[in-house]
Amino acid sequence: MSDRCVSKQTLQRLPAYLNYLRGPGKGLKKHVSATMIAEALGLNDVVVRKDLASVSSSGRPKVGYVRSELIRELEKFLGYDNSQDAVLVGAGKLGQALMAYSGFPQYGLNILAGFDSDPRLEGAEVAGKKILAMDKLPGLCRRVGVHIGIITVPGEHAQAVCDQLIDSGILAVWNFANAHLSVPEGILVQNENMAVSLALLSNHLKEVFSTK
Amino acid sequence: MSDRCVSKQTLQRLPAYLNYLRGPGKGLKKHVSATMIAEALGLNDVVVRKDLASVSSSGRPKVGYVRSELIRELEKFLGYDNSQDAVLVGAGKLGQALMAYSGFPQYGLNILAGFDSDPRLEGAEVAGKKILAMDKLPGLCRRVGVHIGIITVPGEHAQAVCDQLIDSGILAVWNFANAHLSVPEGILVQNENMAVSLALLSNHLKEVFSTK
DNA sequence: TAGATTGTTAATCGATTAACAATC
DNA sequence: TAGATTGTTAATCGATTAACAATC
Repeated sequence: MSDRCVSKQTLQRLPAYLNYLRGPGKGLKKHVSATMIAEALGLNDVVVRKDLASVSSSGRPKVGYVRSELIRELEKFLGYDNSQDAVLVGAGKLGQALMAYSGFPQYGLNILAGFDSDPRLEGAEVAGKKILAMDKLPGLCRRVGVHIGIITVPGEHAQAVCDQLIDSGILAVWNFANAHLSVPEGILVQNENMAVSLALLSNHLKEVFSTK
Repeated sequence: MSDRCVSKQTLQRLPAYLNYLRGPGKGLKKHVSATMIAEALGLNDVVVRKDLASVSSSGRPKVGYVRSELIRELEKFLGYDNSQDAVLVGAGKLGQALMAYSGFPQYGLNILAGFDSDPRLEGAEVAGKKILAMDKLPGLCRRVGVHIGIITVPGEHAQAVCDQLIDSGILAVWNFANAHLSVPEGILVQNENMAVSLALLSNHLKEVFSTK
């Protein structure tokens, strides 16, 4: 494997490049240059070039990259090409919205089923996906070999759910709950933390108004 | 104002501190130390101390911080204490889930109304909030003085919606669409980008399995 | 050949960490 | 006084940027 160890910053920018490359077909030239991408996304061109170098080796001086080739390389690197199974715990409004979201398959995520402790939800279906009782969780995860768990329960239950997921063999947790999760070494917690985003928004407004 | 210019990294950690401080009431001592927080959250204690120093001046050697005081200072700094109005564009599944989410008020966000171009949604209500036609957007924003816009439309429409929001006086955009948004100087775009999160999750799993 | 573009090596910048002084 | 803790100043580390060499 040549594609190991990319910095987190780089990894966060790669999806934006892919997005741009896939983007509006107008002016679909066969080749793209790092400079073009950088300009469109408001980044430094050397950053883009360096990022792309860690993903692709198809860039050629004077020519640039072949768009379609670069797209494929990015998709492969980001794991969008082979789907990963996931389970979701907490089938409330947000959970159901995620279960129904049709965009995940194209990012290589396949939510197998939802789980909820509320017996009234048991057996219900969202977008063709079953909502199951919590006691079914370990069995399914083990059997199918699921490694991604999505947490959309209220904050106060998040840690308990997280522990159950890890007991069931989950290696990466996507946490939508507003709680800090403690996990053993080797488990990744990716926080989709609304509170952080809101803090950044609010801080921006504060700055805008304080300099006026 | 003493509380200007905190680094982005710091700003992203502050909500986690607040969360921890508010957290499970067990062992609610009156005082907390930076070391305690750092340990609980898996951070370096100097980082925590430095972050807190930029928000609070109530830390006392040997004693630490008064928990309740620190909570109030963090809430104030993060703008969670005085609510900001927001509009949401794109009242699909995700949009409705956000409109219905009851946790936002405690983070100082108040979604006034949803907007959608689909006439069938016009007039509908979600959690007591109206869904309105797009042509009502500028009027409402101007009249009430809304500065935050939330975008939950499909990626291909995101830029057009973003432009409309900015025309309506929006200064900060919370973007859930999978699209890069170009905005004029002085406007903040905060991306809640699922694609980025998924890339990080997938990369983690790749690393786990490649080192085995 | 000349120009555009890639990719690499060195310089700069900012954030984190380490060491230490101040203080209750 | 001694110990714990804050907060500051200096050292380290990593990422970004700048300069340049390689190449089609």
